[in-house]
Amino acid sequence: MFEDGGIGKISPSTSPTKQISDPVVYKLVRVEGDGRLVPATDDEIMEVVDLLKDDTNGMHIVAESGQAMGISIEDSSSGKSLSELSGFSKFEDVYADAENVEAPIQGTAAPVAPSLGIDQMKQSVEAAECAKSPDQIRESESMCAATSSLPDFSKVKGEICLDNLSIRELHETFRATFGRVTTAKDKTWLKRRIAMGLTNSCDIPSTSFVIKDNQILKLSEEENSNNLDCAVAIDQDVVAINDQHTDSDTSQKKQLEDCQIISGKRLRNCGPIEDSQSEVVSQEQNSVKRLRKPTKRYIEEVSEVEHQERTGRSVIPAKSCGGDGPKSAARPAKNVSPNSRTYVTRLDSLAGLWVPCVSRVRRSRPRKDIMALVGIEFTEKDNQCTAIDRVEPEQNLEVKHGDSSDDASKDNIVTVPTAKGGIRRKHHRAWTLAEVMRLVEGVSKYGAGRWSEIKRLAFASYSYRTSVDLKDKWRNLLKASFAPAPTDKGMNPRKHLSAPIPTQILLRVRELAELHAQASPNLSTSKLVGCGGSVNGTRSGYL
DNA sequence: GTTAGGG
DNA sequence: CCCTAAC
Repeated sequence: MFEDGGIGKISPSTSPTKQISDPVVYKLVRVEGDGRLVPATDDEIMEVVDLLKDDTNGMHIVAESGQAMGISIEDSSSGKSLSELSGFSKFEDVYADAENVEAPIQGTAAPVAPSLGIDQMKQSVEAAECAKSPDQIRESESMCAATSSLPDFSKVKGEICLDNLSIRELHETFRATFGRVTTAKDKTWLKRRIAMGLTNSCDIPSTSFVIKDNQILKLSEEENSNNLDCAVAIDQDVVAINDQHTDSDTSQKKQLEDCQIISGKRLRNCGPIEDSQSEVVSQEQNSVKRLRKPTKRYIEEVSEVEHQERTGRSVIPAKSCGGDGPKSAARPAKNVSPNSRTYVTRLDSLAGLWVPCVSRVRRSRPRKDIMALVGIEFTEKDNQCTAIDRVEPEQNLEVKHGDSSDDASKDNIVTVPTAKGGIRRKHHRAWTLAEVMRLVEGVSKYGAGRWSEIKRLAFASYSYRTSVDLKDKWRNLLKASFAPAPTDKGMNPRKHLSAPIPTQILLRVRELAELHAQASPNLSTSKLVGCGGSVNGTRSGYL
């Protein structure tokens, strides 16, 4: 995956535990807790590759892990300078965030990486520069200037009004504050970060302020959130950022102007001035307070989409499934609900088919749960229900209600009294002739007993028919096929609800049964014959 | 997870 | 169609 990801692999000759002590340059390194630089593991590389591939995606991964920070160092073979490598500045800032944002939270100002680690990093960077052209070295020098020369600490002395500073001055101040350079161009962001660093606090007012003796002095007095949790304010920022991301139609130039004009405001996202920049800003938020997880409703919507895709997939392959695919695809909804039964169906937008809703829920439920649901008292012997068991049916029912909105429970779910006096639910869906024919086809093709295969290959579009259903139906078909031919006379009219299975199909079933009996004579046929009562079939295979 | 068989 | 044992 990372081979075509644009960044190279780590040198194969390096072992993961080996320190950087030779001219070999690790293209991806990780800063250990004690500041050592170790080559990145494959997993970390993968992670970073994702980040580099898609700038808008994956920053939160780093934000959440908060440990493995990638530092990319291009070698001379690609001819790229460090700053050209997309994402480098981003990583630098991510690293800085981990270093500086965590400090106030943990109540310590000590940087994560001690000087030893910085020295080693510098060493490795210098090693990388050995092979670089002079102008590239200059670039690199600016990148690691924080470790090579002292910043101008006068920038952070006395009273500072960050509003009046230019970007360059802000960079200087930033460097004096954090001991490193930044490539961020967002003045508001710089200002806020510097203020956070100087005051060792994340409670930075949204209006103009000056910093004196590491304290914030407000200029305009609308600051009323002093006592508020800073997470609240940041949360608002996140919302603002998200909003602006959605309608970032305006040109970035204009937004840059806006950003500079409204210098006192915490309008922090200045549009895609530089993708990495705005990402850094939101990353900063993430490091303080993570973005809210998707709401339940959102999750439901997502799963709805997933389900539609799944349904589409389960229907479409049926068309390419042998010769009987199109038949099923063209099957109208009426065939699904014969005998004037009403089933809840829904139009699948992908395939244009009516798909029964019942397929979306788990078919069988433990009877215990149902009894718990209905409120039946258990005898002490039967009551194995734990608290969890009691909760579960409610969830199931909830799902079902959501799916089959209206009259779902009327017909396709009937309640059957059980022997214990309880009530259990029972699905019923009459087998259509088409399904029966399909089943017979499947048995003839794949053999009786290979129900899962038949289900998979011939009943892929009938999600409500399980392999057990197929098996049961086949059993009934066998019974019917070896039973005497039905006579309409003595029939109870109530039984006429389901259309009789054509004799031709029953004959076919019998053929197949005998065929199968030949193949494995010790199986069902013998039993079936035994219990079949008056068997008038030819039992040639058995004899 | 699948199948067979009783209910 | 449900349930469960057996595999």
